[in-house]
Amino acid sequence: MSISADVLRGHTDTIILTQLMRADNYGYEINKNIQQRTHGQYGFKEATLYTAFKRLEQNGLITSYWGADGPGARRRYYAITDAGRRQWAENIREWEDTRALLEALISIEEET
Amino acid sequence: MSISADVLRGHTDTIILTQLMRADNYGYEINKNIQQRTHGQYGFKEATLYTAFKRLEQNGLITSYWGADGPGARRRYYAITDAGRRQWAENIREWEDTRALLEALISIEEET
DNA sequence: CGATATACCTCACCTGTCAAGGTATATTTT
DNA sequence: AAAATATACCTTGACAGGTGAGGTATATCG
Repeated sequence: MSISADVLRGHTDTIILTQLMRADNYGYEINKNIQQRTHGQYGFKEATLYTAFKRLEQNGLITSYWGADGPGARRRYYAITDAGRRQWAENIREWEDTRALLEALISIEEET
Repeated sequence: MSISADVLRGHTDTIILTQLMRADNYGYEINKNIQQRTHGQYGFKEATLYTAFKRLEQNGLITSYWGADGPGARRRYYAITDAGRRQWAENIREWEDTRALLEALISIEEET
């Protein structure tokens, strides 16, 4: 992964919630989707991923259940809750604000 | 400050380097500039700011010297080094990549 | 049967943020 | 002149998120 995760820190939860907005899914598959979306440029470390699931569930933003086995081991599926959807929307809004701020702060243009 | 610093974490150094690209400056003034640029929406906590200066200096990206006193206490001025300029440019490039990645990851559009 | 892919989980460590506290000087107000 | 305020810098301890390293278990493929 060429992108330093430090800069994506703080967006982990939003990225996972985004995946779950589409449909319930399990960790391994979610991470593969992310890798596909970024053409292999980014993916979560396993520890990061499962830590995030735990945090999100404790905060009531997702729920989990054991799903049907696939070709590998058992899968724990995650579903986004209403609170999760609300949090996602707020995170997106905050990201837009933050992005504008950041671009103002790392631009070398003169302020008027 | 309405913006959570967690989301800007990892950009602190770049923000400071950006300020020093214009001219040498000291901590208190740098932070005031940042607050002005963001219309009071963002500013570093002092501990964060001085921790960052220390880190940047240890990494050879800035140097420091005691400057002429102003209306208040003594001021420690910081100057960006060549290595700092190079790092700044790389951080900007990385930010552009990261931003594109992030927007792909928090968008609910279908991937093609 | 061994290798590989799938799938989940935990712990210890590191780094960056920040509340809280401290020091010192210059100006303004009372 | 004393008190309050603004300027200016610094450190420490606690906390949160990311991650390397390690572990467990199942199914498939050669």
